[in-house]
Amino acid sequence: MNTKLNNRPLYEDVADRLREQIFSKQLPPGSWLDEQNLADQFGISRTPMREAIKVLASEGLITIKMRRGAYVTEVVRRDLEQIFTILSLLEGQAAKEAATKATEAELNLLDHLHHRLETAAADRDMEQFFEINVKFHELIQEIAGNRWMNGVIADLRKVLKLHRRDSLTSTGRLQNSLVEHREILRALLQRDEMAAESAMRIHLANGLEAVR
Amino acid sequence: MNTKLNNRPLYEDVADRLREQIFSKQLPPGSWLDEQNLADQFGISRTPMREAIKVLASEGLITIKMRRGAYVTEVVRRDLEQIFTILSLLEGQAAKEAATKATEAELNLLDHLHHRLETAAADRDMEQFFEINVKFHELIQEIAGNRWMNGVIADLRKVLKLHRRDSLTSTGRLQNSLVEHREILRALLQRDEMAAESAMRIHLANGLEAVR
DNA sequence: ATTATTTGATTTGTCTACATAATGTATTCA
DNA sequence: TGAATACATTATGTAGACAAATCAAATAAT
Repeated sequence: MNTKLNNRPLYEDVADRLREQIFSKQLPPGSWLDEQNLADQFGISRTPMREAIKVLASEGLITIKMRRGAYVTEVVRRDLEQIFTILSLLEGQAAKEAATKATEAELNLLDHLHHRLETAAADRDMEQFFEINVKFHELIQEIAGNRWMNGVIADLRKVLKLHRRDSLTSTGRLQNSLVEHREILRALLQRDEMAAESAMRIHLANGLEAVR
Repeated sequence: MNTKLNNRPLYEDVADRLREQIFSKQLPPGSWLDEQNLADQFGISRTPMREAIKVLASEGLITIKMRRGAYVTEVVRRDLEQIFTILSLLEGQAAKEAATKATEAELNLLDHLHHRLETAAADRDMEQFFEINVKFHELIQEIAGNRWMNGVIADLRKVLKLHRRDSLTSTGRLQNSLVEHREILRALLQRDEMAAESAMRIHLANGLEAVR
């Protein structure tokens, strides 16, 4: 029945699948999650479904109302502004720390990633662009090495994806985004803490502008 | 059977009680959580207990290992440093925003709270001191009004409480802490954004110094 | 004597069933 | 005809049982 490759608990797989359905707008913001229905659809019982729902709730993707079930969170502009404020601070700090902590090898990796980003942009390959963009940001965070910070950022980024026009998806911003990335990379390669922090903050501030 | 006039789901109450047991070191860091045993102890079944455990896991208080159960998170110095870094940034931002957003009434409330803090300190009433201290910080966050930020801060503060000598509990720091609070309040009353942010950051940076 | 293997006990992961609360509908009475 | 109350339906919250996996101990083999 299940082709289950269990090195992970079932509810985590279910959480991933649920997340995808939410991001793909198959379950649009505001919609109600029918536990039984979803469980049947996934071929499981309500128990792991409920656990998965709780995981997404803790990430902020879902809002649970007492005795009234779970609903996909609706992200309004106010939320975007608040989340970007946090991301700007945290990712700025990550860039700042990465500037001093990065090994030469890691800087090379960043440089390489950026080149691929330029290529993807030149090719108008949006899918690639978004994917590499995420990796670039994640690598900086990894270099900074603040486990708790990275967790917070990851959660907030997921919430951003609930919004129709999330900043990363905003095509018009591609060129500007690229320029900003160049500046971030430049600062990191020069190990200029302040410039790296500043460039990252500007990058995210512009990201917010793009979505509203 | 149950004397429950519960307008809350059971697992939330259980989560609260579990949290208390963890903070009181009745369940010390690193210890294993026996689901069945705890459920019996609370007079409930394993289902809500498991849900409560998941809640605490999402807060970072508990670490779940696949097929090996749940363990109280062990907070080491590295974690403290990382968490304080985040708190410093976020609470600094909260103070900054509060400086401009606060109404006169709210500033009065802050002033009043601080006076009570001074009194508690003079009386050497530690319990009161800690309680009011928390309220002071929370009020600033409430004034800043960033829902997502407040959630992050609340979670991280909980994790800090896992550590034996958490900064707020460090008695030797009482006088210094008071001085720092005075400076934060002064900046807020003068609606000096930068000074408020700076004072809050310094306050938290010193908090970190105190615990290590 | 030390290492490998197998068996048994314990515990987690999952399922099914029941209890309870909330929502919507129908019936009755004013 | 409209409103209020009782009833039925539906979905969530909780319990308890079953299955699978891990850990520990005892036995076997080298």
